[in-house]
Order: sequence, then structure tokens, then C-alpha cells
Amino acid sequence: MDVQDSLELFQRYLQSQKQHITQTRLKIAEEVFKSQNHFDAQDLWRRLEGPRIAPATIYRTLDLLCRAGLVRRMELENRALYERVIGRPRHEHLVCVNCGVILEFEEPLIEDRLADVAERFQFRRISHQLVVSGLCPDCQQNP
Amino acid sequence: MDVQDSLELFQRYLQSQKQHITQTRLKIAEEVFKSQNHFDAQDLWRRLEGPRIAPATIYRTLDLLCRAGLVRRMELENRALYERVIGRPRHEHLVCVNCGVILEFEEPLIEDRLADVAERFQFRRISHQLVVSGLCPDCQQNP
DNA sequence: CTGTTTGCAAATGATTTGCATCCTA
DNA sequence: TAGGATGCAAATCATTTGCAAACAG
Repeated sequence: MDVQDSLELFQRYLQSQKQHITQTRLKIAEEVFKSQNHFDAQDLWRRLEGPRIAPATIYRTLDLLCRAGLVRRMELENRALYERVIGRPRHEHLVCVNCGVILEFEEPLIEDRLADVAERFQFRRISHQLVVSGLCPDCQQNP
Repeated sequence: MDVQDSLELFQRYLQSQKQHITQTRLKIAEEVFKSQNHFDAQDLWRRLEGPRIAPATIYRTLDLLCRAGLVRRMELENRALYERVIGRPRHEHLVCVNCGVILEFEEPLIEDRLADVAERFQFRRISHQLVVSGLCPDCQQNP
């Protein structure tokens, strides 16, 4: 699943929603699909300096990418982070409250539990976010 | 665990931190401990109308209550909700993206998994938040 | 008394919105 | 060519901060 494949999925999503495939959207999506880490809307905007893209458009496009299921948004203290999701295993996050480092872990059993819970409540799941806050190994040493 | 007991714990916390026990802090804490539901800082401020309490003080006091472990803060889309934690079983949340209703569930197995993960990463947990977004039973009927 | 805490008002900062113009389809 | 998409700038809105006055210990 490389950048081109992801872009194609995005285009297919736009078509399915009868939305326009524009240069701006492709430019933003490409930068997102090239990302290796978590980033916020400002980061992305800075990385796209050069082409004159408005912050508003960044937000609008990130929203589209989330709806398309290609990007995940996670709410942290006072800011939202995004990450490419497509072509990556499902995972959750450990966030260090001291240095801010984000570690990822996979724990399929949790997903199973959530499926049970949803069924019990007759709740139709769309997404979830699990964030564990604490101290990473480094910050336990140097507090 | 009633309001008085909770207030006492708060006072004990303040003393342990060498912070003042003020009328304003007690007033806010009391209102928090009386709450039955999730609320945001604005809600709380509105409920305290009458005594002239500044929003800034609400935020500062909520922060203290969280540090004291008596209140939990949860990050939702574009806003933070708080809930009284003391004297209640640990639980996670289902949030309906349509009507906003918040359902709670207990799932101790998830906590166990997180303990394992933390050990594996040598990560010292402080707190976590798990929010499942989706459609509640009602909103599946009337979309 | 002396350092904290508070109210007030102003500052912040991320995100959203209104709108004229531009660009897909 | 028509209606959606974009850039721009202004508007929002929750939260934070600076500071003089009020208060707890």
C-alpha cells in the first residue's frame, strides 16, 4: 500500500461521494500519505508551504480523509493529531505526559471486548480511540 | 461516598499540597460532587451563577480536582468533558455521534490488557481514556 | 503579615465561516 | 457553464494569562 494506491482510494472515495477531485485535495492527501508520524493540521500546513493552501482547506480535506477511513483523528489535550491509517495495522497509543512521545501498541483483544460491549448495548460502532497517558521509560529516569 | 466525604478528600488533598482551602474552591468542588452526569467547564460555570466566580477559577479548580484523582477529564471533539470519579466504578464511554448521548460500560478485562501493555513497554500509566464513537440504538432507528 | 488565590479583562490559538473568485465535471 | 471548492480574512470559542485586589494560614 504505497502513496499512489492510497491516492487512488481517496479519488475513488471522492467520486463515490460526488465530490470534485481537485489539485489541492490531491496535494494535501499526498503529503498525508507520505507521513510516517502523527501530525496536526498546523504541521501539515507548514509542510505544504509553497503552494498557496489555506488552513481552512487543510481542515476541510483532513475531514474528508477521515470520513474516507484513510486517516484517523485523535483528540489529545488541547489539540487533535492525525495519522495515516490505510495500510497500517490497527493500534492504540501510549502518550508520555512529560516529553510527549507517542508509542503504539496492538492489542486485538481490546477490539474483541469492544465488539461485545457494542452488541450488548445495541450500539453501532464507527470508531474508537484509546489513549493511555503516563511516563515513558526515559522520563521515568529523568523526571 | 457522599458529597461531604468527597469534599473532605479534596481538602485533605489541598493540605497535602500546601494549597489554600478557599470558599471558592469548596463551592466549585461541591457543585462537582453533586453532579450526576458529564459536564463541561461552561456548564459548571452556569450552574454556579450567583456567586461571582470567574471562568478562569473554574478551570483552575477542575484541574486541581483532576490532579487529586477525584474528577476525570475526557477529550471529545472540540471540547473536554468532566465527570465525578470518586465513589464510582471505573468505566469507559460510548458516545453517539448523532445525538451526543453518552453511555457507560465497565470492562475490567481492558484494564488488564493495558496493565500488560504498560509492563511490556516499561511505561508508567497515569490514566487512560477509551471513547467509542458510533450510533446509539435510538439514532439507528431515526437517522 | 505574606504569599496564594481570585476576578476581570485581555490574550491566545486552533478551528470555522462568509463570501467572491476559481476550477472541476 | 453551473455548482462545488478554495483562499482570504474575519469570526468563534474554549481556555489561558497578567495583574491588582482579596483572602487564607
